[in-house]
Amino acid sequence: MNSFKYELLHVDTSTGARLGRLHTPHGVIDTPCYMPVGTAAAVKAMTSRDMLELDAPILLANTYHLYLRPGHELVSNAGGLHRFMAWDRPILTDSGGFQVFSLGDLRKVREDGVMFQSHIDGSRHLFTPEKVMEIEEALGADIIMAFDECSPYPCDRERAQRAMDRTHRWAERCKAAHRRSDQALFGIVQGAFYEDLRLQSVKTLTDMDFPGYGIGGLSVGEPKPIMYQMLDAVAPALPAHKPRYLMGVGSPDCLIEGALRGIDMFDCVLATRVARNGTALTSRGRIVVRNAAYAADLSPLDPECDCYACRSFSRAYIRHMLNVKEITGAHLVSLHNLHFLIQLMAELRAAIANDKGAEFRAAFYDKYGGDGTGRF
RNA sequence: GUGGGUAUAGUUCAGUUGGUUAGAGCGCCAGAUUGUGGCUCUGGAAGUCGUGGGUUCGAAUCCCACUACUCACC
Repeated sequence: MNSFKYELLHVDTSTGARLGRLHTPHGVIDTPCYMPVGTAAAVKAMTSRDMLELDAPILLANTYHLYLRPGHELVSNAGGLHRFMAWDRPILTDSGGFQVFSLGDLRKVREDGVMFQSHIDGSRHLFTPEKVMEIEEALGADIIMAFDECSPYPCDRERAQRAMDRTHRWAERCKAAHRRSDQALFGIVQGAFYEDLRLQSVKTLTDMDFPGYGIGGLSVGEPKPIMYQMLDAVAPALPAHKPRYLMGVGSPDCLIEGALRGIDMFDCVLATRVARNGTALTSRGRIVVRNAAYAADLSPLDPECDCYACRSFSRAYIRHMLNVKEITGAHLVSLHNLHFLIQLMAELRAAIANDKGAEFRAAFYDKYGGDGTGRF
């Protein structure tokens, strides 16, 4: 069976943003969408029930982390990731390419794969495209990512080309090794910050005909305009009838900028990571709830938000929770931030459907602050 | 009441044979965080060294008195 399908419903006449629908074995996802990250089979500080109430359309999990702990075989024996984490909606697993990339000195990239040492106990492991496919099949997500080599920023052309070529060879091997027809395997576009390499990557991967394409190697520390420039080059070159996934992005403004450039899927740890450290994303910009300015502020995190945290609790209460290090503090801000991004995408989809993408962007910056070039 | 001990940042404590601008943890204040090696990381403010006197070129440090706290014994 192959129940994976992407439907392109509408293209915003004002910007080129796409409205779509992604069909998976575990349900339908409206795009563009933000996918919360649950690295170790849980969105940090949240339960699957919370994520359902937030109406998260799909969750991410991570191959590298689940392979090391608790092991993909255990997850498989537990009935697969969906059952293990009690989440019936779609799941996407990242291949571990990025994690291995961020291991730094603990890894050695070779042609057959990546030799690396566990960040937990120093034990040695080899990730090959075939091994990664074995793990991702055992985990059983609806969408799985090919094993790629992410290059850093900045990156000289020769190194970028080498990583990209290897990513292509590995993509081929992932495709050949992939058996489960109920999982969609996405290829990943690389090429660092060279437009011609990016276009070459798109060509090579689309010739292999994947059901969807990740855009990797962005949001690795480069200025936003450079990332947007890459998207402007890559997105139009990708096939219209396949979903595009901008990996690791992002902040509210980046989600909008990406979607208006034709991106359909995003994932990012930012919302939950900053939440745990006391920062809320709101319609009027970021607020560091932890700051003394909110000690006696009885208003909600975001006056325009209707999430559980904003309906029920004041900034003063949430700041207090964070201050005394109650788990509830991290939970409430995470809940709000996730709701904010999920809601933002729902509103953005409505705007795209009405050809008002450009207006939506302007209205967003008007309240949130910034113009898309600075931080957040 | 008698004898001993202690007194240094908001707090718990370092502080060498007396030597230049008295330090640390926690707390406080602020910043960072983009396919999570993160309850993490970076920075900042903050002290009349209990009070008063003395010795000395120089005292948180040595001496005296006082005060507070504390322990033991009456």
